[in-house]
Amino acid sequence: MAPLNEEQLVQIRDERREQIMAAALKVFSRRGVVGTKMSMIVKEAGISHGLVYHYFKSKEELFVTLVRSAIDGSQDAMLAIKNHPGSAYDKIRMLAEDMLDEQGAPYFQLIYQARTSEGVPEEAKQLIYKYSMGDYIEILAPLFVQGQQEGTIASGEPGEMVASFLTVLTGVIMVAAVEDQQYHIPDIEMLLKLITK
Amino acid sequence: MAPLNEEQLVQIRDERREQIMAAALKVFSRRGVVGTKMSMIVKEAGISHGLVYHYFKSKEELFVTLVRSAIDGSQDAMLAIKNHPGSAYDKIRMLAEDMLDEQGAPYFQLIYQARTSEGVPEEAKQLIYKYSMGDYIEILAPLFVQGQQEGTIASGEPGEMVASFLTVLTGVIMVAAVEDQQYHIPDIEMLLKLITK
Amino acid sequence: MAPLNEEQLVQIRDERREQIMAAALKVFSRRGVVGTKMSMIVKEAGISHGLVYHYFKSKEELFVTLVRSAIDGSQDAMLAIKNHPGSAYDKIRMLAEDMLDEQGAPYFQLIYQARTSEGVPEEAKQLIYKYSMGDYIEILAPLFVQGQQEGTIASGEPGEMVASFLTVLTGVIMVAAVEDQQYHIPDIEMLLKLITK
Amino acid sequence: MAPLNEEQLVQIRDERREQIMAAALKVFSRRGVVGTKMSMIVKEAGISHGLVYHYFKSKEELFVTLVRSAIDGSQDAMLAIKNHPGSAYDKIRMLAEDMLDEQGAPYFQLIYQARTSEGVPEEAKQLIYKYSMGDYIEILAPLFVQGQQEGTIASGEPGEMVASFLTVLTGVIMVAAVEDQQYHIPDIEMLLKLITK
DNA sequence: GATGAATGAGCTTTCATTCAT
DNA sequence: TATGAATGAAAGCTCATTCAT
Repeated sequence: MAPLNEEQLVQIRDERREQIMAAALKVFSRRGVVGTKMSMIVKEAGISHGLVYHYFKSKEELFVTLVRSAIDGSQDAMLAIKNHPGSAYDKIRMLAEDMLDEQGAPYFQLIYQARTSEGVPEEAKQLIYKYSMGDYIEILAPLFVQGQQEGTIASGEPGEMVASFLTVLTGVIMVAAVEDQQYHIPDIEMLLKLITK
Repeated sequence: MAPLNEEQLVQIRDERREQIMAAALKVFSRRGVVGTKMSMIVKEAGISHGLVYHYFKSKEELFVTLVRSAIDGSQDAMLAIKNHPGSAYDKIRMLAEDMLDEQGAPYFQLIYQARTSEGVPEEAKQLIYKYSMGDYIEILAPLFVQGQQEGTIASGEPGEMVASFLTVLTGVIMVAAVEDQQYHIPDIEMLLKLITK
Repeated sequence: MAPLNEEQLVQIRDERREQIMAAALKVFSRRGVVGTKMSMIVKEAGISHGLVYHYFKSKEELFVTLVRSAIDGSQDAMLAIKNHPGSAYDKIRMLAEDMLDEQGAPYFQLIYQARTSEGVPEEAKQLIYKYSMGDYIEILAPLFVQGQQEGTIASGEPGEMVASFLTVLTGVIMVAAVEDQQYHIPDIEMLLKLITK
Repeated sequence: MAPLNEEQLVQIRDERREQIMAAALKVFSRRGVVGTKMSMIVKEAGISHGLVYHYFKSKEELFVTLVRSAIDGSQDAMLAIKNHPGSAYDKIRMLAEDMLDEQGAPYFQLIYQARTSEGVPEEAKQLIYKYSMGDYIEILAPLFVQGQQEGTIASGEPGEMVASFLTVLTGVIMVAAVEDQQYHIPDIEMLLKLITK
């Protein structure tokens, strides 16, 4: 007799929104904006076409929302690293691991897709330009300096080293996204050789 | 106006074909198959829509042709490396340089796109599966073994090292393709640290 | 909470029905059938989407119900005029006033929309064809004749005059429905000049 | 052998554009923006869906283009009237005739639709607000004053009379657009009684 | 060989309608 | 009775491909 109460509705809405975003992240991160058809997201989420538009105004808005959330997520991850105990080397290693694992990878893939794709709205590009890579460098550079002082990180201009390291990590993540036996993801130890003495 | 003779026609045909392929390579390598519109290729090549279809049956065929040519090109490059004088380390370095430079990069990007993209015809996937990465490993593995014996390459299972190294190189190439200031391409010296002692 | 008794339920039902019809009339009369979205009616009525379908089978049925009610209303108005004391001219003037005022206008707009719109079900078209304009002419024609005899109405074929007059009135009502400063509704005196000596 | 030359292409493009605009005017003016489906325009013009988008970016842009052209056309018509010899009464009569005839009517219907419809972009609304009715009043008001001096036009505030007269004409045009036997378009003589002594 | 107007399959998006609560 | 999340048919729009010239 009674309709659902406010609390239940909010819960349903949140769940559904998460469900759609999770499905969309999965598809977008692999295929990019143009390569992703709404039907793929819809199928992945197990819902109808129309429902996506109940929660997101357009494919574009859905993508931008994901990018924004990816940036937020990566910033949280970085704060966690910063406050974590351990040597500079440990922290850098931890960050690299976070980037490469199943949780982190899609976000970096998404950011890469955002930079690559045609259909990406300027808004998303701006967001990425301002927040994504820049923040990483800002946090990592001091860690690199510290590592150099601690004798674990190779000498060299820290900013450049960080940028190079992130570029390699991003590249590996992108390639790793391809479900293909032939690309082999290097382990952390190997990747860390890039920046250690 | 005198009609063109046979030879001239053949020449025009070949030139046009090259022109279209060059344009298509440029676009496909950055945007992938779905991300590339025929109009982009047409604009890049400075020709009409119709003309592409005089030379290639479809967008798909054009892409497959490029993949085939990319594979041929990379095989040539590898033979050149093989026959080049110098230490194993020198050869590996040279190969890495070739992959990363303006000439080589588009081919690897294309192969990556072929693996990634949805719209890629099975034919192209087969081609790549058989020839591309496998060949590299086949040639590089002995070089890695030799390098280990010469004391320049780090110890470890050679096949795995080669695959990892190629994965990193491919990743860097893909990321480098994005026209974006923030991704910073590491120099060869840094990348070689991945596999050296 | 005590359950509502039969009488209360009936009352709620009637009120809700009226509420929906009033909202629908407001929107349909301005925007027509295709131009009206259920969400507009729902918003105007301040109820939920689902509730409309408790009272009306479809958007179509809701519209037809309104048309029927409009016709009923206009017939009542005409009987009132007929039985009203006064000269033919007075009666005609009164009718014109009734048509133009806030009460009457929506009905005429609705009838106009029914004639215009694509999405109008055949049933509504039939209703209108049979009852709406014809009735007016049937009642007004004798009044015009009487007015001509009384020397207030200009000479001319009465049927045609009535039809022309009604066309003008309908047109003015339709244009007046547009919330726009630039359309200026003429006053009754001016409009009556169309048919007076 | 040779492709079409520039001149021929321009001609084809112009013709096609006109053809689409004529078809769209016909449909839009009767049905409004929402009521008009692209398939209707396409069918009326006898072309394919895609072709419309070769010439107009969207349904919206097509509509705005028509509105703009309607405004231009009506301004031309008014200049012609202004420069025409004859009494003020003659000129007003001529303008009214122009508005009502088959040529002029669709334009006024279009402008009416633009004011009514939901889907009309702000751009079109602005255009109309600035140019359409205002211009008419600007030109007609002096004619009314002149007519009052010449003793043909009834006394009264000229601006208001003009606005009222135009409202009636627009209303008649809208109603006349309905293909319905029951609405009867009054003749010019009758309509002019609205404003004459 | 070369052009670009024209086509139409397929994708994105809207909105009347349904249904679990 | 009342709600609004969910559905899906149909509309708008894109783009690979064709074809008259």
